[in-house]
Amino acid sequence: MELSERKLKILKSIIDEYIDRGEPVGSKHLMEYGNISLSPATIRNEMSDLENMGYLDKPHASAGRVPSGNAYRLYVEELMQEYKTSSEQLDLLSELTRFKTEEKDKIVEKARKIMSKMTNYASITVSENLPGAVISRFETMIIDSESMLLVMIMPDGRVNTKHLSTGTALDANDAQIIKNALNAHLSGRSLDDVSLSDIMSIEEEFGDMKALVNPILRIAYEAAVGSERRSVEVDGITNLLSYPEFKNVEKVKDLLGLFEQNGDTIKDFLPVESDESGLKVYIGDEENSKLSDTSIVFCSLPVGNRNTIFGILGPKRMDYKKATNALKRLSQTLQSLAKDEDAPRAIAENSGFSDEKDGKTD
Amino acid sequence: MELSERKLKILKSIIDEYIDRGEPVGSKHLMEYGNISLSPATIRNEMSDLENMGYLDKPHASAGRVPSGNAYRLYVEELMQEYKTSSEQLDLLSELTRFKTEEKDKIVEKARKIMSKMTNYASITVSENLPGAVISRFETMIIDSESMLLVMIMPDGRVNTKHLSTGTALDANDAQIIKNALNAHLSGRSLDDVSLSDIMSIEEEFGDMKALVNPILRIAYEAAVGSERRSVEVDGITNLLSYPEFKNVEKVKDLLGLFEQNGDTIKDFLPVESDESGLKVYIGDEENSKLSDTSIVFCSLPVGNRNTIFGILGPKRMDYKKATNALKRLSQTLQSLAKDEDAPRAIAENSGFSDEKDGKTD
DNA sequence: TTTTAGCACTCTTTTCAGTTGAGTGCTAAA
DNA sequence: TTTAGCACTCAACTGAAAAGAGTGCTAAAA
Repeated sequence: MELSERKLKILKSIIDEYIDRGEPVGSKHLMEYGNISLSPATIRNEMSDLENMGYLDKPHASAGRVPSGNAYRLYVEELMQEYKTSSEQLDLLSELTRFKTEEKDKIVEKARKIMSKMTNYASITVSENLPGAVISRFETMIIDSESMLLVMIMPDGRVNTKHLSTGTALDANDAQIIKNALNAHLSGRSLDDVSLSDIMSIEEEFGDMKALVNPILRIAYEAAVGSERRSVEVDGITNLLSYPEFKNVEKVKDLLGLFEQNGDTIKDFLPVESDESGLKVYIGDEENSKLSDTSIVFCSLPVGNRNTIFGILGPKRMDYKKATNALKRLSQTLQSLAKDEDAPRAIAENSGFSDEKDGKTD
Repeated sequence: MELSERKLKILKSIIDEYIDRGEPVGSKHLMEYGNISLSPATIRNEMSDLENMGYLDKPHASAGRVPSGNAYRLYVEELMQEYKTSSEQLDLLSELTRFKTEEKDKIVEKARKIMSKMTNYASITVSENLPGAVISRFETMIIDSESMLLVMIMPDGRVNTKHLSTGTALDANDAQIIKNALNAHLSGRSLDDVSLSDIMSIEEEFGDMKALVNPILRIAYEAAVGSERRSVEVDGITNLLSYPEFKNVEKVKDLLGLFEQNGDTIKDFLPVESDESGLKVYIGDEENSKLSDTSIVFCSLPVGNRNTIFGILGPKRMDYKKATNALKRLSQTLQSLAKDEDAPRAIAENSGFSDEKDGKTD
């Protein structure tokens, strides 16, 4: 059977209505509120066809229809309209721009919070070291007689600092020696192929300073590649609690449970090649009970020396146009921040994106 | 009426049972499982007395009894037994010790996560600048041609770093000038009395460098006292979702809502003088509907140049002995970390605390 | 005087049978 | 091809009845 113009219109109306109200959509309701000028009976016939074609489901015989996974997929890819970015949302994005000059490390965190605020859904970020990231050099700075600051610098100017206490006296000379040793062995190396044993082999160069140098090297290793190889963070769970889909606490628990581990589970649902930057949409899938009623709009971007997946997480009937728009805007903002490092105050909303939608809708 | 030995025993049994099962405790149940060798009728008489004395409540006529706020208070202060720290809990604490040499800034975060894991409740930390905290000095480090690292050092050795991009060329000389200006005006000053206009007045010293120096000064201000004047963080909300008290999503929302603002609301419930270090217990209070079914065990400790409230947050019928024990251990561990800065590997469980319970129970 | 058995009473929770109402599918007429 | 009409389905609601857990009181037992 063909998906006629009329069928598409009806399907889109059903999805819009369902996203809006969260309750199965009936033929009569669609006629009244869905802007379809056909009798309920005709609509019913079309709905029945759409059900047979796999685009609609029926919770039970006397309920209305609910969009299927396929329907959402079609909706996201072809049916949905543009979303007009609101001025509140633009304000949020410009907060991110303002962040530029501050600590780069916090950009991901800030972006995550902005995603939640822009959409009223939850947000997730998954950061991992970029496969090819290279260490540019190390610097040290004496803080006091027993501690120093170790700074690892990446070619893109991103820095990683660790403040470490040695427990033994430390002078500028020691710091210099350590810095030189680290630079001699590690600068130019890729983060991926620095191993702990690698680092420990540096220790051998130090005769009577071994005891001093050992903990420092361990921490240098941490700074370079260590515990934060992958970090998964979630924000805005509160937002989800407002949706009836999550009124059952078990669902929320299941969902949160997915993020508590090292992120392997959630990465399975966010399939991205490290070099592609487009938006993707994961649509809740019955086969994975824990995410069966959850959708995730996500994309992947390099931020500093790490690759980060940004995701917006909502019920399956989430407002996809709002979510995809928000993420697209965010990603543009982040990219322009990364690119125009020398144009300090480029604000997202008027910097001529190649996004043809803006002209029409803003 | 007197609180006889027998009444106390019955009251304690009721509280223990209620904490354990979460359901009103009846006279017959208490006889069978509460280790009371009296007939239900006798127990009923005592319960009736305890109700009149304000220690027990009745949800309705044909339900069992539930402890009142007064009862929990008495329980926490006099009735409850010692809790034996488990080996898993000790392991968690030792993770904190291992953190010592790493970034001090992350100790609070780590401690918060440990509180959740030790108790299976939620945890909260509220950090604020210590009233008297003083800036020791500033340092700068050139990262690349357009960015530098600004480091603020406190007398206790704690550091605060900001990586800032200027958007204009920057050399070691500029960095030196900025550093000197900041040190001349701000070192020795208390964080409290540094104001933005204060900082901006420094700008006047710079003639043609004004434009360069302005954003840097703003960020220096941020680094010193800015946005992080108070930070409120919560962890382990998932844990709470397992308790029937929080099966109603509205309750969870209410609770989370308390932390989303700047923390003023939650600070009202955590009354601590900045210089006292003992444990306190907030016991859910009917008058504050949002916290009516929530208790918080908390204490306040200086960590670096900030004062931090550590709290364990659970249902009103939380396992107070477990929670108070966990927090006590944690606070001891943190204090010993702060004190024995020069004894690198002091592990909590065998370093001779002045806590008489350890001998008996571990 | 204290403890306990017995029993009527209270109030929530569960169960079950109607009843309602939204929505469907099918048929036949427009 | 569209639509009106109608029988049918099924979740959701309603209200009454039954069950169950626990109490308070009284009077007997210890």
